[in-house]
Amino acid sequence: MPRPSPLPTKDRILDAAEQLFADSGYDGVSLRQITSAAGVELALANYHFGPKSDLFIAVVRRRADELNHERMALIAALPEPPTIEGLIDAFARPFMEKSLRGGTGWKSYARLIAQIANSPRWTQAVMHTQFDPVAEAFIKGAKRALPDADPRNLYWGFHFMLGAMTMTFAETGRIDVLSRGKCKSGALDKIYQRMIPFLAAGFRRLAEA
Amino acid sequence: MPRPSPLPTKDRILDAAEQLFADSGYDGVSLRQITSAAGVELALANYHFGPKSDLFIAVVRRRADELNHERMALIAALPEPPTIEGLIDAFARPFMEKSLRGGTGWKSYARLIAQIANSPRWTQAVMHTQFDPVAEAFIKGAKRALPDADPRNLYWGFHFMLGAMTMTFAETGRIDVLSRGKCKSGALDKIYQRMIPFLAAGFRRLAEA
DNA sequence: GCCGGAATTATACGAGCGTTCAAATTCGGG
DNA sequence: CCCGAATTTGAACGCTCGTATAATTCCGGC
Repeated sequence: MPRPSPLPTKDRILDAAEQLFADSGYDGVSLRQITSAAGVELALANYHFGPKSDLFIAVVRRRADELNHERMALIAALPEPPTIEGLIDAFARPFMEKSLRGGTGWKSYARLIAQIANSPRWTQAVMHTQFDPVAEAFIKGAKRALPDADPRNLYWGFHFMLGAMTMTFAETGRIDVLSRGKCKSGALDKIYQRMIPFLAAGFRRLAEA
Repeated sequence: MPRPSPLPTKDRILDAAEQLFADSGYDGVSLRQITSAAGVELALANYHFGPKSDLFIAVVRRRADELNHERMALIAALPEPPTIEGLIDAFARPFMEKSLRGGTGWKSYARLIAQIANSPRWTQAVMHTQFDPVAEAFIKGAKRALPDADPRNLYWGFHFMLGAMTMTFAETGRIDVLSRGKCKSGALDKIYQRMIPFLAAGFRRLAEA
């Protein structure tokens, strides 16, 4: 039998699980589908990751660590005080770059995050434990960028930004159909140029109130 | 045996399905859970709605019809030309009012829509068929409110708005924890006052570019 | 070159799944 | 009052699920 696996078993399972979870959701995918797509035996999923829920969390954690590190570095490198545009860019750019140039794995990851962020079921176990530290760094930066704003408005601004970003990176294709092809979900760099000013203007408006 | 059912069987199934689908997603809920929560026999789900996927679509359609009707009426009642604030308000207010005063069913519906809108799986079968007509009415209004804007930017603005709105109405509670209680997801009317200016400022900024 | 732990294979278990259907029941109109 | 249609019941079908486990293979260190 040939050896078609350049990657270790754990990574092949994670890759297959990532894509399938992103396409069909946690309950819409079976361990048999995952291990079959990864080209390994069913029992190996349990052996390497334990129960299904732990595999799901492992899928999220893998790229979250990398993403958080880059976001933190960019936020830390901002001038003092930062502009709100620069802060939003520091938060959003790593995801945009990886989605555009990081391969299909990051595309799947973006769709996965969009589902998780909008589902109360995973908010606690995944969003809070994986992404809250960076979120707090963003809020601290926003307080320096817009020192006159009511801090509560910065939390809400962050929330609106997260909703717009997750849906954008998920690339559901809805706008493509709605605009009859005039807008393309996959042109993330073009969309990005519009998203940053859109969100920055929103933050500035909240800071006035 | 007492008769604890003031509602017809179909409505009891739809209500139970709505809440369970919203909490756990399409594949995370079984017809047995749904009929059990509704207090009816398993086979009645198939009898009244056909296969599970049709029941899911029926759940979405029920409130979508009511929502679309109200949104269309508010958009049609706007002055000519409308302001972008008024247009966003016409689009968002019906959902906000119903979520705030329409009972737990509308809260479940909001969480359900957030999942659907962010999942490519349902974008075609549900979002396009149920919500595209209102979306097109919004775009047409936006062209009159911001006649100098590149139409493509209005599509993207609509997309960013949808992301922020769906996540807000889903009330995942993430911001509550992140802000250590300073922000409350359930205070939709307070959030609404911030969301409309935030989004309107974003649209205006896109219209300048 | 063999020994021991890690990794992989093959198989099985009990439970729950969506769907179907015949029989029983309910109920409104002639 | 009763008949036929609509609704409800209860049971069963074939299938897939997550998990567990014993047996087997792989592989680096002595």
